Amino acid sequence: MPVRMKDIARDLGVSVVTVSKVLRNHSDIGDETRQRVLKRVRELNYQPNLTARALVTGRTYTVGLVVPDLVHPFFAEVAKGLSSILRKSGYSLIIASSEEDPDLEAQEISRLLARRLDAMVIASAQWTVASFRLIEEQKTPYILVDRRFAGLVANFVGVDDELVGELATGHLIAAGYRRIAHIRGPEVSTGLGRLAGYRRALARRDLRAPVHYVPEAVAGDDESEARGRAAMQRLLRVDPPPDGVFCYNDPTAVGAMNAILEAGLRIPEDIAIIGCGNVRYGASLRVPLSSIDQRCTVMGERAGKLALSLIGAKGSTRPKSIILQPKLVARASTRRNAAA
Amino acid sequence: MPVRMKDIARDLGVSVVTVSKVLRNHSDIGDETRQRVLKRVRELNYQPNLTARALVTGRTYTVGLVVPDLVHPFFAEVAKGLSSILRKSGYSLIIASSEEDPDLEAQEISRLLARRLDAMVIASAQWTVASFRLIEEQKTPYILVDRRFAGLVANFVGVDDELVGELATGHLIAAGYRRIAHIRGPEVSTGLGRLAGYRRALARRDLRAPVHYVPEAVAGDDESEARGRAAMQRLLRVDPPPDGVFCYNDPTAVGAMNAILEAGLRIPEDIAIIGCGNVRYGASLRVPLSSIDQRCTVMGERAGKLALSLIGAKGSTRPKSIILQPKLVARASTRRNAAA
DNA sequence: TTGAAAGCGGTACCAA
DNA sequence: TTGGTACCGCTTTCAA
Repeated sequence: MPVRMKDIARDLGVSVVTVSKVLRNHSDIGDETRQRVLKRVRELNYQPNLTARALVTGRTYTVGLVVPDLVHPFFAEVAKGLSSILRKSGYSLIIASSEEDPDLEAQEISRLLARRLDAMVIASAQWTVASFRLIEEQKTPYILVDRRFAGLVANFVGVDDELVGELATGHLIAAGYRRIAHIRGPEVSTGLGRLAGYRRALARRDLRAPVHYVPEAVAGDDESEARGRAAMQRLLRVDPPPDGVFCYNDPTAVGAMNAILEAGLRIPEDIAIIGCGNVRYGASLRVPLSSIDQRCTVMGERAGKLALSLIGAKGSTRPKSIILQPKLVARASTRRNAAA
Repeated sequence: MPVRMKDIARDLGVSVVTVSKVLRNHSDIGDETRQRVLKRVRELNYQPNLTARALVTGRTYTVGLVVPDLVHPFFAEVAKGLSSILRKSGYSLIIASSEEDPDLEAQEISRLLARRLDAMVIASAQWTVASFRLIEEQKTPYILVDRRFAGLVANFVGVDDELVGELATGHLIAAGYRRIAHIRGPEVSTGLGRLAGYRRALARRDLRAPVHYVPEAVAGDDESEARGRAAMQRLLRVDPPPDGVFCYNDPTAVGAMNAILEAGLRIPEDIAIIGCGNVRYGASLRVPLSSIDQRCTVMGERAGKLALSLIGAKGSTRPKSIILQPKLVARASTRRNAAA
């Protein structure tokens, strides 16, 4: 039903090839012909069928993004940054959410593969690299964001998670807190890196964390607030309880914060809280939340630029790592007033 | 470079047609042949090229979603609901963000049109219906979500915005507030509807709002918090200032809340605040925020189901409106303790 | 049960 | 400068 090149060609008495060339600004078309074609194109609101074009050129002008949770502000910001870059080059973004489920993610990846995307950007919730081998087989360029894999040499855009952990923990120490706990994330690069940074910061100041000081809050999904709350409740029962807590991410920190306030304790006088991600409403929370900014929008933008360059590159290029520097954002939740 | 049917056919000494039929579970293929084909398909990790398939079937198995702002939790939730429904039927979701810019939106819509999507879901930031006429021309089924247009008969999924305004305002009145202001949104169906509901609720109780009680905060984007704050600052200078404020949406309410607290006033003792949207962290804000739940995830799900049914339908069907019932969620920001 | 031929809407190449 | 022809990877139709 939509208009085709053939229709325009017939109307004008020229060939389909001529129309095609005009639309792609080929130089070797007479000016008069060109004008006639353009006029008719406008009259009919003609839109070239990108599906057909993709079939012959092998380029779909589409990039895929796979995230664990679309509503998590962190991934939403990444998506925004990515899409803003891609749009400028005529690319569209196809988004799949894995809901933090590795199997679902694998399934979505193979569905996207069938669409012959020009590139894929993945914040993975998986534990194995099988999906990535599949992508490599198809020669689709892909970029990991946020989370990376030990055994996988791949393009990557993210922060230095160990530094994240160090910054957060170091900040608590500098603010005078000593019994510092860490509500840790899942055993992926982000969770492990932040945990390592936490340990390193403590070690550097000769502080130790009792084993109960590192409860786990499984990551990033809808329920991370609930999990943060539960983890904090466990911490409050430890003797002595911590006086400062570094949380894996902001949603977890929000949950932990609520648990503390519900227990009748004060933030930051009794317990300080710092999160990670610096999400949009962090400054408006019950106690404005200190956090480590991961520059998520920039992360998306850099991933977008990298994707475009990979698509443009002829052969396979050496995988590139872009590591952004995290930044401390101190707010009231760690601001102990002269106490300590 | 990826495996094609032709490769499998050649390897097995059968025709491409046979392979194609096996993959689509056609009944008229011998069992032995079928098994051989499936085996080879597995061995090679064959993925049918959906681009090619789309060209001949006219079905892309892709739905487009256009939103003003991906990071706005409201639209993120809609996207999530939509994608969860589509995934189950093998559809993918292509997302475009208009950044609240009508021109950008029009441009994105026409780009999506070129991709021959099976359906589109749009939360529009436009003022005119030109884009929708274009979509209709191409016979692509489309659904408006959240915002609708006066002069446009189209499929729609959203809430009853007038009821939203009435619920919010009525709740403030019932809680004992009398000088009720409304920080209004843009002049689109949502903003106008909520404003009308606000007026109607006041009228019903014989209350009137001075003209200065209805400042505008332009909607939904990154800056709505800043705009909410600015609008609230204006309200604080009115004499007498309002004692209750119904805000167009939650981000605006967060801004207003911050302005009130910064001015040294208390919520809800001096001024009550109610928003709309019931976003994820509303309960964890400086003062837990009362809001009107718009059931955004459900909105996305219903839009998804409607999209699938439109795609399945043969001819054009009569446009359908799905109106969800908004629900009051009362929290501390409107809970005046025995006062009034 | 199987497959040859045509064609979906474009683009690439080369000859006119 | 213009256009004929082949073909991208798959499905559809119809004959064998």
